[in-house]
Amino acid sequence: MANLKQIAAELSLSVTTVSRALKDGPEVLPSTIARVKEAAKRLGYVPNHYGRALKTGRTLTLTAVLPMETRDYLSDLLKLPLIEGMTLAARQAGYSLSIYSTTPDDDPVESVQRQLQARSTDGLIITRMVSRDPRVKLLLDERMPFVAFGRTDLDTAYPYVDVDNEQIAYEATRRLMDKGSRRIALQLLVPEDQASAMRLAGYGRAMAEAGLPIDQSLIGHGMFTMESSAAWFDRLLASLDPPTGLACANELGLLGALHALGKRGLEPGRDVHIVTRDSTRLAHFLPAKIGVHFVDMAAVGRKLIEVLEGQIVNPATAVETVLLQGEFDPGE
Amino acid sequence: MANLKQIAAELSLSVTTVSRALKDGPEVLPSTIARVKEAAKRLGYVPNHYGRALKTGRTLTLTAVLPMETRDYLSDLLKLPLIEGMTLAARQAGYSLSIYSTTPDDDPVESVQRQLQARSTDGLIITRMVSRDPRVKLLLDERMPFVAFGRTDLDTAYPYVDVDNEQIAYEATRRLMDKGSRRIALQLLVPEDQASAMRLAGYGRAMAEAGLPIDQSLIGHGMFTMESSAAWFDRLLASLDPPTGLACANELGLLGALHALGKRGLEPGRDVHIVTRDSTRLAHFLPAKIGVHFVDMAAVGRKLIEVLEGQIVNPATAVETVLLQGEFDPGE
DNA sequence: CTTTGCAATCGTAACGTTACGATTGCAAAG
DNA sequence: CTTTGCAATCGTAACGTTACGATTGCAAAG
Repeated sequence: MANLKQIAAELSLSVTTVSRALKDGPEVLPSTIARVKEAAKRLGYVPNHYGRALKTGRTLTLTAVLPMETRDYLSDLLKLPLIEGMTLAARQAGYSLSIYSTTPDDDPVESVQRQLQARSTDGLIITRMVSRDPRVKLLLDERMPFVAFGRTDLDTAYPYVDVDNEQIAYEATRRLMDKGSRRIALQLLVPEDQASAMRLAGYGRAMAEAGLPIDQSLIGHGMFTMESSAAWFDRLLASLDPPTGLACANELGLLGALHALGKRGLEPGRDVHIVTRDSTRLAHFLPAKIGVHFVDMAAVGRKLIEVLEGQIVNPATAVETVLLQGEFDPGE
Repeated sequence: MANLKQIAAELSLSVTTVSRALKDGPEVLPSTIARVKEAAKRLGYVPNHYGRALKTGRTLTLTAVLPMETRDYLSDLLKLPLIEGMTLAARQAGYSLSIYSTTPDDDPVESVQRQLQARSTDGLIITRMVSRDPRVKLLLDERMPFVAFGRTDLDTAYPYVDVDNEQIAYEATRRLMDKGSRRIALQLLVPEDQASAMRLAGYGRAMAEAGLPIDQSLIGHGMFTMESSAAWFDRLLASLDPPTGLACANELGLLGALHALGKRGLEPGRDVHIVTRDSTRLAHFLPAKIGVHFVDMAAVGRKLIEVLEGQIVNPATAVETVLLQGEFDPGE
């Protein structure tokens, strides 16, 4: 493994000149730059991350803090395209991406503090934003570049990428009304989660516009797994005044609901109208008439890296925020 | 951010003694160790990864080289529990996990070479093993600790974790025969992939035992997406002598096949018997009678880290290999 | 012939850590 | 009183890199 010293010795130059030549320093004679680069290539020189990071403080590493649902069989499928988008974009931008997984037992603020103390990343990606998320102030105060997947209700501006959950839930509810549904059930994920709050707001807006009352018993929280979703929807179907429409939170929630319907011999599109969010194109392949809001999570991942890189390269720049729309397919 | 120097100044000790005290060096007076640790805690000392790595060569980072299917909508779902298992186990073992994503355009050997040159990881996890996989020799020669997810046909021993694909495919085929199927279709993923070769071998063994001929037209390669799987199975169903049994490669392949069946008004468990592999418990929730081999990919991820850590801590130790079984649920 | 200015290159120190050998100070042995 | 041995602590150098200021050498200006 060649280092700067070896290249310098090879060419009878100083380490300094070699270092500068490799980054096309204007003080170095062009012919010297060429000689250095040739020797570097010949000797298989690859810069040492750790020496560089120690000296400059830049680590060329980004870290995504991601919650993993260890308690359940499978967490939200959208994390896979999200990770794909992030890792590929990070690599393309010259960074490596480290994944810091957190369990439900971990305190989110503490996880961020740990990252700040370790000082081994150039920027953080945080997810699962909650109301008045304390991580935002912490990261801004410490001047650690970051980007959030999701928004929070704070006065301070901060960089984020988000999906327009309010609009998607609004549209979903409207579509279900168009099919004739009046009693519309709504699936939500983490209740404290900002995304759930936005979904609830969009649902509420559509219901209010139509002059329909909101029945709290039709709103399901914590639909993380197929099991919980199936059990919840089964309970609703068994009630005296069952729902005729359902807006699902994601693929797993959809599968759970379909399971509950199937058990009762009911059919989506006939007995209950369904609209779902989807990030895997899975809903298209189910043998059922379902409206689908496709949300491109790989694009979200790429955007997150793009915004984060902007923050790192130019921290003084205006805070960049991106809001992504869903793409609706009525499903026949 | 406190460093060793600041702790040393605080206590009027040398940096060396502080460094040793923090790792309970036997040369340091126990009372000094206590004082140092107290000061470290009080000043919020967190060791600097980069200084440490530069000096010792140990980076406390593991890298998983994972192929991402950028061309298609969604790659294999099993990667999500795999990533969950790996990241959580790595964190528990005191390592950070970096994900190096590769696209179908990347040369797998080159990806490994890049990791070797960068010297910024303590160990590598490689996947998608191919026949006579050249990466194994490369990594052994360079003495880079690694673990493979999957086996390859080489004389040299090397550390791996694998799922017993041969046995799972064998059992799947046998189960389908038990239901009365004679013409059994088999879904495979990457043809060059060792996992596909093993599945084919298990299928072949079951067919041979039953004295049944192998019809190459019933063997489908490259069933990565629901689309390709649906199109392939639809073609088979349209043929003169359609299959009466199907062994699916994974959840997506299953969904594609169900889609093809649904379009023709056929029913799984009645017209065609299906057994699938599953790593997400998704198959259990489909409204269809399907036999399911559950493969715990989170456990695979944890095992990979465990074996890799063993290689790093003691490279001289006997090569550790693990073979995980599937867990069958006949689905009624 | 000296001075100035500049292009090109060099040397040193430092980022934070640890390996290695050296030093200190004191009790026990002679 | 000196020597030996040892526990505890220290100092220096080095990992690979880059920032910063210094030096070299030469052409142009005076």
